[in-house]
Amino acid sequence: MRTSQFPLNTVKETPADAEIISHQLMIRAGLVRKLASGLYNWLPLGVRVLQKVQAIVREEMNSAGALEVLMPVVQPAELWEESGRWEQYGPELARLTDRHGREFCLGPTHEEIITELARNEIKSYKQLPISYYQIQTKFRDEIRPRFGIMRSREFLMKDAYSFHMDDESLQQTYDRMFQAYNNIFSRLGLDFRPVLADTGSIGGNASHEFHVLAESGEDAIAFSSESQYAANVEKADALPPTQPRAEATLSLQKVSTVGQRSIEQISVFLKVDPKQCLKTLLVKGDDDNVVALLLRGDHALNEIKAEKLAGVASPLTLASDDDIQRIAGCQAGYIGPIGLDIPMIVDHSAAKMADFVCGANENDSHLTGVNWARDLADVDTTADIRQVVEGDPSPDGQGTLTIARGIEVGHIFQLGTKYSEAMKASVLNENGKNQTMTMGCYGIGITRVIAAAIEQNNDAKGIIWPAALAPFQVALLPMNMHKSERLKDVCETLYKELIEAGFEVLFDDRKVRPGFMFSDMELIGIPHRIVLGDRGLDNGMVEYRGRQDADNTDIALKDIIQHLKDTI
RNA sequence: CGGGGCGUAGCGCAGCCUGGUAGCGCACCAGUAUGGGGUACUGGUGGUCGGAGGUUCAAAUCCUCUCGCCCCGACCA
Repeated sequence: MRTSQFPLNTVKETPADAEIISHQLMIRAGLVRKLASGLYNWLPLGVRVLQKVQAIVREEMNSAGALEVLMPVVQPAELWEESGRWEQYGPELARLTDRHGREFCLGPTHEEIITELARNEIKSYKQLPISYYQIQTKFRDEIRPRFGIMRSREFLMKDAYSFHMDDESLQQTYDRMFQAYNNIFSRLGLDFRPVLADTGSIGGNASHEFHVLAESGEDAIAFSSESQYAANVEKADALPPTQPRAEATLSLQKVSTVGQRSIEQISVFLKVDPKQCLKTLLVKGDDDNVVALLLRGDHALNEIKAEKLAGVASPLTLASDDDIQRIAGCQAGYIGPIGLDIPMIVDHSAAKMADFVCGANENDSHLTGVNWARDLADVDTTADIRQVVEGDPSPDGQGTLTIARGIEVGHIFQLGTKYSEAMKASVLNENGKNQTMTMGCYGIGITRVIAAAIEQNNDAKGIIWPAALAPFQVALLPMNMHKSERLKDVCETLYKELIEAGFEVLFDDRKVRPGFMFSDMELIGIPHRIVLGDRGLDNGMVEYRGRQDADNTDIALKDIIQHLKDTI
C-alpha cells in the first residue's frame, strides 16, 4: 500500500476527551474516530487491525471445531421474554419498536437467538455436541461509556455457543475452548491470564475470564504467590482467620464523635487502626426487611458474595436513610450491632475482632472497647462477605494473594440448562425421549482486544504493535525521493519485491520531510522500517530499524529481503 | 441516577466577567526557500460562536429553556 493512496489520518495533538493511552493513540494514529458517545467509526488503518484479530480468532475457533454463523443484531422481544431477560436486563438493553408495533432489542449478546436456532435445527443426540460462533456487532447501552474503544456502547464481539447431551461433554468443549483462548491471546502477543470468574447476569456454573494485564484495567485480579490460582477479586474467597480472637482488655465506653462518620474519620479522630473499627452496613433483606452486614473497618464489602447469601436481596440494595433511622435510631455513620434487633451477617474477620470500635446507634456517638460475647451476643455463624486484599492467604491454601489490574478480553461460561430449559431446546436421546441440551458460551471482545493490546504496548512515540496485530509489517521510507530518479527506481523495485516476498508493506511515497515520515510510522506502530537514501545507495546499503530498536542497522540492499525474512 | 466541567474553523484553545464588524496555534490549499527526526517564510480556504426563545439600538458575551460531550461518584454506615 502507498501512503499516497492510503491516507494515514494521523493527528499530532492529543484529543481533549481521551483519558487513557489506548484511546489517545487510537485517535492520534487514525484507527478510529468518535461518532457519538460510545460509538466509533473505524478508519481503513483500524480495519486492517480488526481483520488481523478476526483472522486469528476464526482460525482458532475453526480448529476448535466451532462452526461460523451470523445472527441478527436486531432481535425479537418474544425470545427475550421466553428466557426471562426482557424483564431482567434493565435499561442497558436498547429496545425498539418496528412500524407494526412489534418489539425488538439490539442484541447485547446472542444466547436467546442461538438457542432458538439450535432448538429448530438440532433434533437428535447424534448431532451433538456442536459449537457455533459468530463475529458480530453488539450493543449495550452502558451507563457511562468510557475509555474509548475499551467500554463503548457498540462493539465487535466473537461469541460462541456449544450444545451438549451432558455435563461431561460440556466440560470437554469447555476445556477445548479454554485452550483455544490461550492460543488466541498467545498468538496476539498479549500478556494475559485466565482467572476464575463470577458468572454474573448470564448465569451458569464454571467460568473463566481472560484478562490482559494493564494498570488501566477496570477489574482487579487476585493471584497466588505460590500456585497457579488466579481469580477475579469478585470471586476470590477470603479464608477465615486461623488465629483465635484476642482477649478483651478494655471496658465498654461511649465516646462523642461529632461529625465523624466514616471509618477513616473515626480512626483518625479516635487514633485507632481501621482494623479495630467495625463497619455496620444495612441492606435490604429478601422480604422487605433489613439485614445488617458486619465487616472489619479496613475491609470492603463484596456485593456479589453478599447478594448470594440467603436472606439478602439480590441485587444488593442499601437501606434507605428512613429505614436506617427507623431501625438503628440514628443516621448512617453511627450504626453499630449493639441493640440492633435485625438479622446480622458477620464476616469471618469481623467475628475475630476484640476491643473494637463501632457506632452507638445514636447520632454523634461511637462505642469503644466493644467485645463479642461480653457486650453483645457472640457470633454464632460467620460468612465470607468481604473483598480479598493484598496479602490475604490464597484460597487454595498455597501462598498469599497479590492484586493486579486487568482488562477483561475474554469470558467463557458453562451455562448448563439455563436457556435451553427456559426456551425448551431439547433433542431426542438414545431412548427416543426428549432431553434438554446443556450449553456453554464463550466470548471475546474483538474491539476491546485492540485497545488492550495498545494499552500494554506503547511508548512516547506511539503504538508498538505485537507482530500479529500490526496493520502493516514493513514501512518503506525513501528520503527525498522526488530529487532522485535512481532512489525512486530502487524503491519501486524493492516495494514490488517485498510484496512478492509476502510482506505487508506501507510505502511512504508522500513528498514530506523525513522527520514527518518517521513520526507517522512510529505513531501507527509499524514494527519494521526500511529507510533508503541516495547516500546509502552509493554504497549499495539501506537502513533497517525495528520499532523498538535504539539505532539503525545498515544492510546491503541485496540482502534486505532475506534480513526481513530472518527477523520477522 | 447524583455531583462537577465543557460546547467558538477539521483538531487544540483565547475572547464572555465589563455587549459594539470573530481571533490564535496546528491541519488543509498555493508559492518560495529548505531537504535524514513533525523545517521556515509569504499568501489563502474554512465559523448562522451546539440549538431555541428572550432582554437590547446592538448578543459568542446577559437571562430562560433545551440538546450534546467529558470527568468523578453510585461501598459514609
